[in-house]
Amino acid sequence: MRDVAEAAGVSTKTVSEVVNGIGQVRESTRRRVMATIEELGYQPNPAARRLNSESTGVLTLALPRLASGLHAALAAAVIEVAESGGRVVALEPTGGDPERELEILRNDSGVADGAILALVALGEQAGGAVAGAPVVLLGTRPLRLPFDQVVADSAAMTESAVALLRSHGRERVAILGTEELLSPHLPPAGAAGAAEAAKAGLRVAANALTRAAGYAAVDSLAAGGVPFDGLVALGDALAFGALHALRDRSLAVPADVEVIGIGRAAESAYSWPSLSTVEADVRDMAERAHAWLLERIAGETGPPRHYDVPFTVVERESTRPTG
Amino acid sequence: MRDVAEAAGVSTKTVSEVVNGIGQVRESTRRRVMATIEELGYQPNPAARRLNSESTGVLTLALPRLASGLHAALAAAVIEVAESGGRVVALEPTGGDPERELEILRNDSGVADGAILALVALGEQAGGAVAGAPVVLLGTRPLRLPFDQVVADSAAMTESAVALLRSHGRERVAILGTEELLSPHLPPAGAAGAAEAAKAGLRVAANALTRAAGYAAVDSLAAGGVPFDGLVALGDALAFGALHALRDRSLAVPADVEVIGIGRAAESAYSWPSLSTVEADVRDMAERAHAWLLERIAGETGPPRHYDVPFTVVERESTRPTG
DNA sequence: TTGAAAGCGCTAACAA
DNA sequence: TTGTTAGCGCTTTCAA
Repeated sequence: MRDVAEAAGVSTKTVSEVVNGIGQVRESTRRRVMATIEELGYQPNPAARRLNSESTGVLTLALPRLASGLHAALAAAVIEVAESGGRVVALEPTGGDPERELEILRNDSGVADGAILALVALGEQAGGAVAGAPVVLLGTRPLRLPFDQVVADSAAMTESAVALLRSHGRERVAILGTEELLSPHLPPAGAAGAAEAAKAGLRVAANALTRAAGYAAVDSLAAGGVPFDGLVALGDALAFGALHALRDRSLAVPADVEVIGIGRAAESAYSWPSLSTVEADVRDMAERAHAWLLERIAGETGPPRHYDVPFTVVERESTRPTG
Repeated sequence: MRDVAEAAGVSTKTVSEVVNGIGQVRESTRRRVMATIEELGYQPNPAARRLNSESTGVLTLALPRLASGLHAALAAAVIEVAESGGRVVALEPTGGDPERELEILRNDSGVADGAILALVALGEQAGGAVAGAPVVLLGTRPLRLPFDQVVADSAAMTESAVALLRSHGRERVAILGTEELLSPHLPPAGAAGAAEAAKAGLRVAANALTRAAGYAAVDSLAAGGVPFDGLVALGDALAFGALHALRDRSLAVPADVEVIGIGRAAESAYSWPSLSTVEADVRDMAERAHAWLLERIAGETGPPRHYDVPFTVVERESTRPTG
């Protein structure tokens, strides 16, 4: 920058102002400086720039893993949004490890101005942890935590899915998820009544959010003799595993069992049969989370906010009423 | 840091040395400083640290998109490797846009010390561009470009796939890919002979690396009346589209047509039928690319290097010989 | 083995 | 409208 200033015959301050497009610089001066910058191929040093501002220009995006259509889409959206704001996104696959999630929360590395964090392992017990930098949470259900939260409400999405299957005349709709995801759908402890008990039998817990777990869970459900004619899978991976299991058990989709996933379109359109889904608006999530994070970084101190992401039901072959 | 120095009764230099584990510091002093650091919860400011070193600690990883199992896996691997080296990875989905690829090559943003770049749109014409920072290329075939290249050789992988199908007695193996990917498999222009001509009919060009394009290409191949009993799809997305198309055309897999993809395991195991694949060692790619990039950043100036990534053939249902 | 002090490249008061 | 100058938090000579 000094070189530029000297070559253009101005002070570094003027160069700085031109580069940042601030201050009152005479047009002729600006042009001269611009030309010199061009000529010398000058590029501002981001580190130096940040030394003053106390900020690094880096946002952390922490997700359990990238090998999930939903998360990949989310990551792409966040990156795009952040980039248009001139910020760099450091992706951090946590693998669903609570330790890693805590590290992000505390901003152990210290390299980020703030983080967008999809909490999976950590629940409300994370409340004890003190965030080392502003944090916005991404989740599938609201948590009682002192952070802004952008929620693609799994319970509400599941309800829509169930409602769709019911409208197709399916009475015995099983719900497949992990324990955690399932909890909002379980009848309250001690609830009486045969209907409730029967429903409970249709809640299938997979031990992970993977295709293999989805396969295993549905396989044993089918083996168990509890009849079902509808299946809602909380996650694409589970849904694909489920489709596979149903096929191996010679249960036709959608004739015998209609299947719908809570997840992501792109993944689903080319399975066989193509999978109906309930999809959250990923772009909207990214924008909201990003906007809130920037506000917090800028010093906003209001109470934790909460945003429900809109979603859509997309019908494909797996729920197309036969006939 | 000044605070720590004062509190510990030493100079900032000593603190700096302790933090970085360099220099000759007496054990007792080191301990005292460590304790003070702990006590004050001091964290070094990365921006300031970089001011001296002229480096930003950021590596760019540019991939066409994240919504591909292979690329997601690659990204995860690179991030992990880079992180263990204390560096942050800025992910840059280029969407296969040549403009974006050029920007990365030139390091327009100036925020990265170097880039790992999966070139898709830009070919050898990129040779004219001057890299703004060290670059390592990731690709499916070697390019005549003055950059280090880590290549998961699509041609070699395809040959292995074809060999497998042949060993199952399949004589008419179609190859599905984009024009670009297909080019190494086309008979040389003007080659004579009926055999060659027939082979040419079994090269199917999809107009994009998507499931939809794979579907369309295989659909019209099947419609075209050219018989085939084996199919190699250059990419998971194409393979899934192909499976779908074959099903719709009532061609049984693997009985009528054996199918194998060049791609990524995780995606493939739960399709139906599960897809056999030829898989490059993603972790190996990441490590090699990262290592070379760091060497270049450190000033290594040798001639462009070239590394062939090892790969494995994984058999699943789609190529299991019937019987 | 340690300290003092000079920058790294930039921004921002304060002056002119 | 522009220049001077003092830092931002750290690393690193040069001395002690």
